[in-house]
Amino acid sequence: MAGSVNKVILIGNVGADPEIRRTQSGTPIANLRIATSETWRDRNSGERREKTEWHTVVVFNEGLCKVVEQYVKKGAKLYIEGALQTRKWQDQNGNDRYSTEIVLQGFNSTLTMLDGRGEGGGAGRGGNDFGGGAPSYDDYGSRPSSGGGSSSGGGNRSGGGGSLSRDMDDDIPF
Amino acid sequence: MAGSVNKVILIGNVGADPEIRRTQSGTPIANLRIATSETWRDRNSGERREKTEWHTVVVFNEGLCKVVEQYVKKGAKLYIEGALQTRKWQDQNGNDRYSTEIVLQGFNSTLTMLDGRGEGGGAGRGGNDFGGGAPSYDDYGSRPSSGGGSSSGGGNRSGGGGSLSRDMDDDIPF
Amino acid sequence: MAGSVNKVILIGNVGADPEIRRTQSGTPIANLRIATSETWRDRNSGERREKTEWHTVVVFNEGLCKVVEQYVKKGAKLYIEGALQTRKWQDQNGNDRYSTEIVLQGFNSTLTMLDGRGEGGGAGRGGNDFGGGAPSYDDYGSRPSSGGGSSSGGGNRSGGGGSLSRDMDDDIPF
Amino acid sequence: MAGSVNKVILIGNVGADPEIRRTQSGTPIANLRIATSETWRDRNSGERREKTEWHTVVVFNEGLCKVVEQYVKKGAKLYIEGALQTRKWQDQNGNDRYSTEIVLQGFNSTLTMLDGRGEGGGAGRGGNDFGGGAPSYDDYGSRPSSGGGSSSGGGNRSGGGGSLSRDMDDDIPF
DNA sequence: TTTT
DNA sequence: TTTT
Repeated sequence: MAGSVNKVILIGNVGADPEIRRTQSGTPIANLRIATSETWRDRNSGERREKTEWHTVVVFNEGLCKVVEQYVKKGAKLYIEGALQTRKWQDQNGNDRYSTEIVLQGFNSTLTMLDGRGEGGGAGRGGNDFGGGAPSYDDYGSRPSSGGGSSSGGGNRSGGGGSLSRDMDDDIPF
Repeated sequence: MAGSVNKVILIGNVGADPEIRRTQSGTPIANLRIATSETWRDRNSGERREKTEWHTVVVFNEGLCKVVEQYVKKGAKLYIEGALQTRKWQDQNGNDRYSTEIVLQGFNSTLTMLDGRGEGGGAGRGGNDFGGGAPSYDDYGSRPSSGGGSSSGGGNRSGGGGSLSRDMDDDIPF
Repeated sequence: MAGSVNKVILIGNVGADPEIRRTQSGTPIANLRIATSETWRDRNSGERREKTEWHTVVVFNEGLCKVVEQYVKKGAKLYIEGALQTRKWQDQNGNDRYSTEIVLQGFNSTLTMLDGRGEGGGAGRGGNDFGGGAPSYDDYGSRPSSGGGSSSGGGNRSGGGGSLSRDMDDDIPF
Repeated sequence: MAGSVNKVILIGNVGADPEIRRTQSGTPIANLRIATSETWRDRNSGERREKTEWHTVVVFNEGLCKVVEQYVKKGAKLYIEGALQTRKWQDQNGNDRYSTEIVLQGFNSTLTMLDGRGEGGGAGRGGNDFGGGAPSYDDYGSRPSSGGGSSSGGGNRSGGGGSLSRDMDDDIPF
């Protein structure tokens, strides 16, 4: 169907260290459980209430998997952007079952760590090549900035090393 | 958990006329099935492929339910903004089962029809009080615009008829 | 226009302590400057690059203003959900000028602090009634949870204290 | 800054036929003006009000530019996902001026037509290779579906033609 | 003017 | 300058 959007945005905390599986061909797939929660004050009692929602996130993208493998630990706060997918499977009695997951794959998937180094630190967080900050990985290798100036590298990530330059000179805004 | 976001954005088509149930107290609840779909060209074969995803949307909000009841028919294209919720239930064998739905309730929920009148028309689409256009309903009665000028009515929907005026005069941007 | 969406989602850091103005009627309006930034590795040189974008956020909603006033300080990391608005004004020479801002007002506006108490602490961060966590405020007073169980309070915030109960019993999913 | 998000989502109508410029190297850049609008009922007068917001969208991505060039005409309804960018420039008096635009470039940019062929039709809309539907283009050539089954093609768009298969067998959800 |  |  043309004109379709399927997008999930989550900010929440990872409930357990991620599981990384590998396909027969060696491609990694990461599974995360993420909790979001909302609090509100009960209109009648005035009490503070909280409701936690658990989400299953499946990371197919290899680059994102590496980030998950290296940096994401139980308790980490993440920004996730993916798509909903409901998978059909059979339980041991042969009954159809369905599971809905947030899939990070291909374009428009993002995973960003929101709590820079810290909150427990420990192994697996340090010694990265991200320069010490909280890693943020997007789906396509290097991420060129906008066309301010005459930066090379453009949106055409699928091609080789195309050049994109934006001529500011002839920009007459509005 | 403070600092949590749980948001789903869908644009898709309604698979069947909505079901409207009512709670014992008479509150309506609408159920929708919405299809999103992505198409791509297979890298190897070059064939065009399509994958459709079906989503269950539950509308708790009364105002949105009315819109659904009156205007949303099979085939309608909708913009939906809601939250993910996984519900636990027991099947007839007493086994735990889980269903994940997109819930439209309270703040930050939206349902907008993207195909103005048309595509089949028929009863139930005309004769509305929306002035003939595709209805868009947001969660909170009237929806005041921004404070440009000295419009009354503001964001303080919870209160009565508070006044919000934005003094443009002292706005020195940047 | 029916079927319209205008939404901005930002996660970034506050560049300076917020400014709070008040309208003649006393309604507070908060101004924030928020930085987002993206980093990438230059395709040619391999160098790490960074580009920072500054955003002006205007908070009309009273509840959100209070949160800003009490908790948001320079350096805070925020999640913001609002709408784009371009304002026309005249400079001292009488020339038309335009400024684009992210407006938080009414429904579908959110501001959430992503760095719970801490990271410097200091006055203005402690002593809140949020129970020690990072405050998150949404546009409409109390925020009822979903209809799990028979919680009272529903999406009908515009009305009084309507009741919303979801009967789980008759939920046959899928 | 690690942990940053800059995202704009618009659904609106194109105000005029797009302008396509080309850089010296021939790369196309498309400019669009998109209108979003919100309607509400005035709390005091009860009158129906409408406020239209105009957005400038700049499409750097080559693939998206082609879609714009071929299919987007005045009046078209679009879904746009991009990032905010404020550009500094000098007016004829040498004064600094700023313009904020929604930039579609690189990852996480999307442009989807929401009104399938039609509404005027004519040249430029028909005869496409999209199979007759409203074209939707995402930033990176072919767009592989999720790993249901053993579909080839995966998220690893940065590599060559890697294979991604998801073994359903060992998927024990929840 | 933030953050890494 | 769109759309309803």
